[in-house]
Amino acid sequence: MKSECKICAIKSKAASKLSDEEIEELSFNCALVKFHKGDSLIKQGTFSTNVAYLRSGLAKIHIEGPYHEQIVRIVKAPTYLGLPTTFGDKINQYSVTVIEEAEVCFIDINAFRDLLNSNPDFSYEIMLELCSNELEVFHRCANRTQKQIRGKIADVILEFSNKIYNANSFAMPLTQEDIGNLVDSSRESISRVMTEFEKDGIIRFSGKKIEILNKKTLLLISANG
Amino acid sequence: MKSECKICAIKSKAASKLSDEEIEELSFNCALVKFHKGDSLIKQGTFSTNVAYLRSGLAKIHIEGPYHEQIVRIVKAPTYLGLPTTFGDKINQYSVTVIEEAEVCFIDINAFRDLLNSNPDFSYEIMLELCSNELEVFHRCANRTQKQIRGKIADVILEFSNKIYNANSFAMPLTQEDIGNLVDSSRESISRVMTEFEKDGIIRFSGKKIEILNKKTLLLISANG
DNA sequence: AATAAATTGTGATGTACCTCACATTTTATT
DNA sequence: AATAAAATGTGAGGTACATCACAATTTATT
Repeated sequence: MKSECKICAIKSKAASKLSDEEIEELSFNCALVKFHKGDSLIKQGTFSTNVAYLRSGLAKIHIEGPYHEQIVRIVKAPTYLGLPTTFGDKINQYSVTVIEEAEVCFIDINAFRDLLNSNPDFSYEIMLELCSNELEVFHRCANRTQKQIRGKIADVILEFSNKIYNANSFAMPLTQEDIGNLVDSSRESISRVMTEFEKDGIIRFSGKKIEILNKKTLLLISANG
Repeated sequence: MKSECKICAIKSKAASKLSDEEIEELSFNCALVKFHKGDSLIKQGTFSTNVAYLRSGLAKIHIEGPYHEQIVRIVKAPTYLGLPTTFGDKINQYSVTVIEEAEVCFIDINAFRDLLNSNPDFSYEIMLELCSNELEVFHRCANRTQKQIRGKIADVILEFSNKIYNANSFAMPLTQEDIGNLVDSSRESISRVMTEFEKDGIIRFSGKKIEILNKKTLLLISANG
């Protein structure tokens, strides 16, 4: 068995439900690949017979909107990507692009389906993941459409700080244009609000680096607009 | 066995994977209830130990947004509702309200989980449903945020015409305020655009009744903004 | 280190849509 | 049928944000 697979089995909640034999079987049907920032893991519209397991790194899920790219979710390892393709018509319904050095295992769909079939605990965990994805999109959608820019940007900063890096200071892997596509605003507006936040002493930033100086106010802004 | 359950087993793709014994077992753990327009099936924030199977009728899934209700999806029977609750913390993460006379079976969570555990075909179908839900939300989200009002309203009319009623003429079960909450616009704007569409000879409407006169133009509007 | 490419900052201008306000119509309730 | 409550139509006015345009900076490439 490939040694990497054993590690995954510890890190991924779903994979931890697999027996040694199942992991072994899986290890014959998956290939570990390294990706750089900007690389495309999954490309909307293309044919696929793999599930992608994001082993490490960060990626953005995005779809082609009627006018421009729309980033629907930021995903952090460990997570499975491309499940709708597995269960659907084998055409990728969204794109996934790496935003921070990533390791990915491409798992053959049939091997993956076999696991779902034979191991209810595994498939239960996958369902859990699907459900929580759905809820996340619900909430992101409501926030994105109802709040105004300041609130939306505060959300993004807090998301990266709390959910992704667990730090008050981090290097934002998204460009301002990306952030715009994530919260549905123009690049210029993002820039303006960021400088506004800096002037108000809420954050400090230079280049990619963002440091949160006043999380309390950020939370207030997130809540009120 | 309750005779209703046999009917469900035919209509629902997932339930059709169940054996007679499983259906029988299920029938002891579910209760058929009728709901009227406006009734709440699932209420966000409340505790639940049931999955709701929408047997007939129409409902809206909505969540409390930071400022106002947000309708995230319109669901048509047959479908399962409240799955994230089953797999999560048992607190409903969204509300579901009937918009057209509905019959609902409330299935005990444990009975439901037993089925998922014992019947991989069933759980596969459920996963399929979850995946397609996720994709639907992705796309709705992109449309909602990128298109302008005329396009968004055209989308809603087409959705009801094509996906829900399969007819060019139907009684819209949503109020204009609902439509606003679905596409993120004000009630007034919906009203204005609707009369605009009527003036342009695209639709005819009075009260709840909507008749599509020029679907081609509607599609164009949907595509271009 | 030099050059090109990508990303960001910031002003000026425009507009799509929201909000408020009230009249009118439709639907529910007694 | 009468009355109340919801839902809709429509004008006037304001605004948050987009868009355009170009300069300044940062990051990538040779």
